[in-house]
Amino acid sequence: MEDNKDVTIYDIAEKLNLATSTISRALKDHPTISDKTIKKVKKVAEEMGYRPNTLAAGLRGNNTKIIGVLVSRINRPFVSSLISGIEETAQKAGYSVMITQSHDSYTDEVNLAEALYSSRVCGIICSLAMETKDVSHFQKFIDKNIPLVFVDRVPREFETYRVMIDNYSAGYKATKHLIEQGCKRIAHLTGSQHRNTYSERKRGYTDALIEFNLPVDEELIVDCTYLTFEEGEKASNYLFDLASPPDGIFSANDSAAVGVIQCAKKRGLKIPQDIAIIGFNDDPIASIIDPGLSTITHPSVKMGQTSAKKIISHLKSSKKDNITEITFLNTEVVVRESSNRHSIEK
Amino acid sequence: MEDNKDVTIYDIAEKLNLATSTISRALKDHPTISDKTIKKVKKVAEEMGYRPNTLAAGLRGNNTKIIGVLVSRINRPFVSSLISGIEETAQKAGYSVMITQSHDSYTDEVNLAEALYSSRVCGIICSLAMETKDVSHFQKFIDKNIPLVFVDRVPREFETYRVMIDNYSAGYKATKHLIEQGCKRIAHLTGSQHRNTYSERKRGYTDALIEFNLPVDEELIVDCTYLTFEEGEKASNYLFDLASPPDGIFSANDSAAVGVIQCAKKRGLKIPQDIAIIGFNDDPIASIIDPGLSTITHPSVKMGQTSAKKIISHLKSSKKDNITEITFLNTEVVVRESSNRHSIEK
DNA sequence: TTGTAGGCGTTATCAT
DNA sequence: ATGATAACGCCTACAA
Repeated sequence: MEDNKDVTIYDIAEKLNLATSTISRALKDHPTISDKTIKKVKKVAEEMGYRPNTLAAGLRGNNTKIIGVLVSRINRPFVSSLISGIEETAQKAGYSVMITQSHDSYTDEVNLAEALYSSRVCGIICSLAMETKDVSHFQKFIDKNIPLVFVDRVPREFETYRVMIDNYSAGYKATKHLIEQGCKRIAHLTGSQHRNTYSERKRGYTDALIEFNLPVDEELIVDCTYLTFEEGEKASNYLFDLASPPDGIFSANDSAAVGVIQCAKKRGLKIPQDIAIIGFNDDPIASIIDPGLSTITHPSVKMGQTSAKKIISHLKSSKKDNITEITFLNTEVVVRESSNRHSIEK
Repeated sequence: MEDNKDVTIYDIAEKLNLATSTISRALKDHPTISDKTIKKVKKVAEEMGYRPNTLAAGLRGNNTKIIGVLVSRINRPFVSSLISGIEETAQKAGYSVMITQSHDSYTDEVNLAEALYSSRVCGIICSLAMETKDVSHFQKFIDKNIPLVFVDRVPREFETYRVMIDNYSAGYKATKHLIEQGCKRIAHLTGSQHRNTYSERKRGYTDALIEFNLPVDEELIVDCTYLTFEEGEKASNYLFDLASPPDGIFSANDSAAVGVIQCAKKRGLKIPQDIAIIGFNDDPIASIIDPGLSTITHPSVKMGQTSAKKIISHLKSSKKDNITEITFLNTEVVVRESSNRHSIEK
């Protein structure tokens, strides 16, 4: 099994008695090449089975058309949709996507950033690992003017693109919704506090309570670090066992909220009458579980598309300035049975 | 904002008054380089902020260490877990992963295969688009001895690696399980028939019925092409409206099975007494929905890992033969409430 | 309109 | 133990 050598522009040039530069230009419809030549070249290239070597082109032009993506884990609904959006947009614009997952480990993230840099990605999109506090490992992208987009889990301060939702107002909206349903004691399941996604949601929660003259009770705020289904169950067991249990729960994600629902059902609590619940993300489960889980939409695909567009347009523009630009995408409250006390017809 | 030029081995060589070849070797701990030099080189490289250019290395060595992945869509539980497994294994072995999605379109698949080839991936892992019947667009990988792994949705015939589950026996097991629960009229929701994943599951279903002397009734077999939640609902509405409705349903995936459950619940049917249900994949929803959905495990992460390993070990081995190797991973029946008639304590 | 030539950063080969 | 050099495939000034 011989590895048939690749056909190169040199082979085509030889066959047609032309210079490699002519071939190179003909293949990209360069205006100074005659139509006749272009046609001829393309035909022969096709016949010979020529496939451009993007590596060589990248090396030469210092421009790879590869977008690097660095996320915590791929197999989560939000993240896989995010990536899907990135890939879709990239593909349309002729870019490739290289993905890596940090598994929420800071050291992995540092190494992967290095690896992506070594691959000479033309841009990088990152959603930070849970562990990450310091983001100086991304500085070299800035220095080299490689566009960097932080998405969703973004650092507090960094001179670059950020694509996110307004977590504060989303947290506020979620809480306000529960208040409007008549809840007086609202608990909150939150995630790791140094990730500002969660601290902002919590701030929105607190401010909504204050605004509506409800007390902020620390015993109703449960820190869940990863906000898994199990953590949701555990947290709600704790909450329901309190001397004065909550009548509403705002969970900072849907997985944990589903844990809450299951727990409440096991205990025979009526949803939403005894306990109204709202989650965050609008994962597929939210509309499938019974009762349907009210939640906040998290425009994952769109965030991916937007991030990719930022990279691409940055590369196209000639400005070579450092850019700090924050894009907020809209979120909405989706009301389903888990919190809808007004139409109790169910 | 000047784009600081990259530091190259040439820069290091100059600084240390050594040859580039020495630097190159020192950086990879080549045995013929003195320890002293190695240390010195590495130290200076570090100081100067040297980052290897894998593109250049790839061009030179004709070896990119990039695994190309071509799937239908990323944002599905099975696929995202598959990719996660691939990425994890690749990363450990020092490979990168480039992902693309065909959105189940044949022409996109063809173009993406081309694009991956142009990126000179060192191997490719593909789960075919629903539409794809002819796979000759993958021939060039074989010709060039670039390892190719088809995973899950594989072609019927092709001289290459295939990683899959035994869909026939899985379909058989699922059906047998329902029979053991006492079902006499078992319906089946199946997907596109030219994808042998589905035709095999169906064959297993049919054979199980035959083996247990149950009639195979064509009106109980519903073709759902994409097997979405909505298709599941629609199909079950049809089935429940039959003069002689089924008492068991085997859906070829979980999404559609969830549609069945919701539909049955809406109609006030008792699960599993009136209608026992089993799905396929063991998606996260299966354990979350109420009643829990019985299903067949589909070892997605492991399939990804296995596929990546096939690529990597092929590249390491020196055999240059064309290889036809089919790896079957095990599946299991997971019994949950949706089909468990024996312990009705719920 | 087409050709010439040099270089992108690395590594393998063949010296020294 | 280290050096010099060519080559990987492509692109782009510059020249003709």
